[in-house]
Amino acid sequence: MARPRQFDEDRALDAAMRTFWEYGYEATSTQDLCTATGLGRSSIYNTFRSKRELFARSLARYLDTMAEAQDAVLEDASRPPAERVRALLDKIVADEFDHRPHGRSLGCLGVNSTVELAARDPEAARLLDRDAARRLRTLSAVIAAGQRDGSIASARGSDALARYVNAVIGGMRIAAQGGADRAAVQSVADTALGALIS
Amino acid sequence: MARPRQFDEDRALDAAMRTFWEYGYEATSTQDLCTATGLGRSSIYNTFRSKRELFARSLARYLDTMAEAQDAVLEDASRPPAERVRALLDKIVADEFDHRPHGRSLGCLGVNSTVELAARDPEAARLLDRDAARRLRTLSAVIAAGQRDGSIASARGSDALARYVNAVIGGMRIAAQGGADRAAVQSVADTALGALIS
DNA sequence: CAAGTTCTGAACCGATCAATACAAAACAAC
DNA sequence: GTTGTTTTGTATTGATCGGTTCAGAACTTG
Repeated sequence: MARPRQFDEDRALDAAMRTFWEYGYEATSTQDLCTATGLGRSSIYNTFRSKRELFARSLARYLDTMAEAQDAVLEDASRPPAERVRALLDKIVADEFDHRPHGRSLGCLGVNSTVELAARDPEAARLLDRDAARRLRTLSAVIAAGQRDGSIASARGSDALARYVNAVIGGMRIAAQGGADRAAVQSVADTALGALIS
Repeated sequence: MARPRQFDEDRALDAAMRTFWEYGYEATSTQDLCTATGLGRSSIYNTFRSKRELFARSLARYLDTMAEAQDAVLEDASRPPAERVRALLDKIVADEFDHRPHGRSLGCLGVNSTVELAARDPEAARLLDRDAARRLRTLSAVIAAGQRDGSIASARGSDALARYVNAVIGGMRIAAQGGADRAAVQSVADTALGALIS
């Protein structure tokens, strides 16, 4: 029995997330968040309590969305496991080179936040740890399946290979953010996959 | 015919560099820089003109120092080329896990700055581009030598393999910053090297 | 319509931001 | 020692930081 919100909380969260993604945590001011969301300061602080909590929710939302998309690719039963890993790497390339708001890759909010905050913000570190574990779990399972059906030839442990693929993905994102062109990043993906399948 | 500096400019620059390395550009205040260098504000602004220029010089110094160290490893004529690449990757692991000032890896100031600034600071982007080109040049030459002497078996182009190794290095640093343990990061290095030599 | 609750906008908080002004101190050259 | 220049510490600039306060508008409920 009170006045209802005039805005959609999820839409606001999404706008905030994109702002943190583009500028990072420190370089995003509360005024930037007001402008991006279209909300007043009161509405933001009333809803999200602080810049830090708004960031934590933005990051959690991003990681969840991305992990779901990754899982969808990796669990596509219509393809052999090795092809799913290839599709994942190709998706990273597409992510980095499509939809560039200002002609430059924004990279990955997970990677960006690892660099900016993991060492000094325990909650961010916790979210990132959980996300890494989740993605490694899916990746490892798919790679193990690929080793069983022969589409992945490497004899290394599937956990180690999963960490390897995950690290290469991070490296591809850094390369793209550093200005590497699409062919260069794609060739990193191709080379990395070669280590798995042959 | 005037009063000489009471401080060593290089030592001050080094202290500033370490501060930017640990906290990033945005999260480092000019007061932090005064404390770290032991200088007053006047001395800093008199010597380095602005926070931005001090950062640019810090980054340039870091990149130069690191690239020299990398070149030293890669151009060690006493080892076959493939072993030099292995030594480089092992050095990255050692860098990330030795000398951790607060129990966490600081990562690499080059990678950190790519994430934080490459998209929005043209001078930082220029320094990072030049550094990447330099490191890729050395890496590619060593890989090509390894392909000639047979220590590197991959038939891919040496430039593509150099970009690959460079991306893996970036991924290893992100993984370490994200909390991966030493064995995990070392296994990424081993797996990556496997793609080259076999 | 009246009562009760929540939301919203604007003004405002002390703190801190990067950067500057300025005068006194410190030194080199003569 | 005097002159001329630079450095240095302190005080201070206006702007912006993240966050709060508060009054009144807005809306649900009865």
